[in-house]
Amino acid sequence: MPPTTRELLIGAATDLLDAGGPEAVTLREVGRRAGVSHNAPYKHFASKEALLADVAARELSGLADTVTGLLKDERQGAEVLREVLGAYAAWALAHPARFRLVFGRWSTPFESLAEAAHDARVALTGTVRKAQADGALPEGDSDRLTGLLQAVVHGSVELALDGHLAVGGKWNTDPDGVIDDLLGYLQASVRG
Amino acid sequence: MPPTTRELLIGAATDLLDAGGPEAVTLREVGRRAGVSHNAPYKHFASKEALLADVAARELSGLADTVTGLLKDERQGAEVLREVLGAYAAWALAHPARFRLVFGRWSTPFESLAEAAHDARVALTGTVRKAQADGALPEGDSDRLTGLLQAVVHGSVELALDGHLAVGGKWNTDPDGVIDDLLGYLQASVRG
DNA sequence: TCGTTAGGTTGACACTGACAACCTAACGTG
DNA sequence: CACGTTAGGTTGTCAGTGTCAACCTAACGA
Repeated sequence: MPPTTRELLIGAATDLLDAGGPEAVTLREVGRRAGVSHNAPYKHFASKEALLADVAARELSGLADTVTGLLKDERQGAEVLREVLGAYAAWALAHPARFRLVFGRWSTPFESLAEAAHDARVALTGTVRKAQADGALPEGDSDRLTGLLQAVVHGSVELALDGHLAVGGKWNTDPDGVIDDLLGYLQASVRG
Repeated sequence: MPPTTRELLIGAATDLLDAGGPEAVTLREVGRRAGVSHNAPYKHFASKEALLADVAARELSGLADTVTGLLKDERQGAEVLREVLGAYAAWALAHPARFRLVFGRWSTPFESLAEAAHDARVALTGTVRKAQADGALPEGDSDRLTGLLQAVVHGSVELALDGHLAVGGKWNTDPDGVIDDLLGYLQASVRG
């Protein structure tokens, strides 16, 4: 089955986003790359933002799938958690523009994006619960704890993308280091 | 002394940013509000981005001043640290667009912005060192630890602005809660 | 006295997101 | 089978944008 025009449009938008950031994504260039006219995108998306929302949703559900897959592993909770958080950070660092798009400012709630965000959240909370059950994380409200962990990954990535957070740089650490440090402190507080 | 045109332009840009986000800031409207023509901004700034960089720099050095002021307090390190991190989060939550502008994507390094970022970083590290000296934080590389703390504040604010992080919401916590939790875990790992 | 210049103006340009009107091939149904 | 409906495409147009170019003018230092 050849790709639908809609898929071609989403793909072209993603390529442009990766290559030149959000301001490089113009509906006209997206149409050109998909081999259609400058107005064809409006037959598939209500606005430029709606197209970008679908790009973001596709990206986020890919991440959710990755996490869900890792969660089914037989390994220890601590190990899986470390890998999940690392995968989150690695994805964001590999695709900065996509990451910033997903967590950027939306003028309106988009259903597809909200759905993907929900899936990702469920998978992440599941990972945290498993780690708690294995004694790798402190007990207590797993939602709160997940919030803390996501905040740390999210923030460290953002700072790294700004150039603030890099080994040998200003803070002499990077997202992986920050994650390791946090997990270490959390484990120490379990034992203490 | 009446405000210079340059100051009027920066003020108008800040107002527009607060009111309608980054896409609401147009050089033409900025000029209009400052009482000058649509091209006058180019006599003061090389580009739209350069104007925004000055807005961001002004904002960030305000934050750095606040932190530096708090740092001179006579109070305990733990208390000062908590207040500094809280002030960071409160500023970001009160002015989401400014926060995202400051830590957004810049196509070029801007000197004024880099300077302000340096000041803020120095002040933040000083706060962490003071708290370490008072035994409120684990010992060790204070730069790394500062990175972790800034990441957590930064990330929790970003998630909160997305609507993901709110009391009663999905993670059932907010930036203040996340900060409190982290500081609690860190203190527990000191004692342990 | 008179170049220089800082700070302002108007006018233009290409490009953007969005809208309107139109075309056409495919399809379900009487 | 004829035929309204519609999904998916087209071209043309519009106001608004950032930016460049040319021009003006008042203040100032030599």
